[in-house]
Amino acid sequence: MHSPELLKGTLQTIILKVLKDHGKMYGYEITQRVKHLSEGRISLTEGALYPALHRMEADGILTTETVNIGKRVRKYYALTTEGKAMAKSRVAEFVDFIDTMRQVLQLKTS
Amino acid sequence: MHSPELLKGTLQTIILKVLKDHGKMYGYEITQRVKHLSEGRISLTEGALYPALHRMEADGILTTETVNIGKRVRKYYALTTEGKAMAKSRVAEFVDFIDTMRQVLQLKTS
DNA sequence: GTCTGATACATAAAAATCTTATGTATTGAG
DNA sequence: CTCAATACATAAGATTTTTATGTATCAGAC
Repeated sequence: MHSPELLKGTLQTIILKVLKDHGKMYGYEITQRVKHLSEGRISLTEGALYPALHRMEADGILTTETVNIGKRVRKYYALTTEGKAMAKSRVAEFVDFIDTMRQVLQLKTS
Repeated sequence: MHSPELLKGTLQTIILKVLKDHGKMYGYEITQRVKHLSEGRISLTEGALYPALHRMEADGILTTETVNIGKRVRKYYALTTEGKAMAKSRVAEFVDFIDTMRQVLQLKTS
């Protein structure tokens, strides 16, 4: 991503939406999914991702399930009912945000 | 604005674009212009705006001109050559960002 | 067999930016 | 004359992100 500062504030929205669409996922998987969806343009850093996931869990948006794969540990995250509702509203907010910014920056409606 | 955290990282882009389109402007005028363009959805706060303008001036993106209107002081900001180029590239970056986010969030191409 | 890159988690210090609060002062409307 | 709007500014605190570091497993190349 050329301008990482634009990404600020979108991390939660991305996590919510990806989890909503793909169900139960673990942290590393989320980074790969986002990298794939963005065709390499967005690389979530671990230092931002894990604290965000922990915060969301503490806020009741996510639940976790730890699974042992061989000797390796994976922590799966899934949305709670509240989290699913939040995914919906956050995405809607983002769409509104884009529309507003399009007006302010006078971009083509394309 | 419903979700102020989405605005993070877009302040400079907004300032650059508004100044590019409207030429010389003063701080308060920028807040009013943005409020108008966004139909009331974006209210730049002074605590964010003025430090941002000062930073941009220090970075050589803007030049200032202080004008006395009666007993009141107005500080006009204008883009330097560098600033104009930056306005262009930042807006382009934002358009890219929107496209990428649309893919990640799987939004309609509308 | 061992080295490297990918997988997989985590935290902490530092940087950056924004919100909220506060301060000063002018001007116009009622 | 008082209040809302105009006009600037800074500082403390909150929040989030980057950067750096740490631990450990696993697969494939050599």
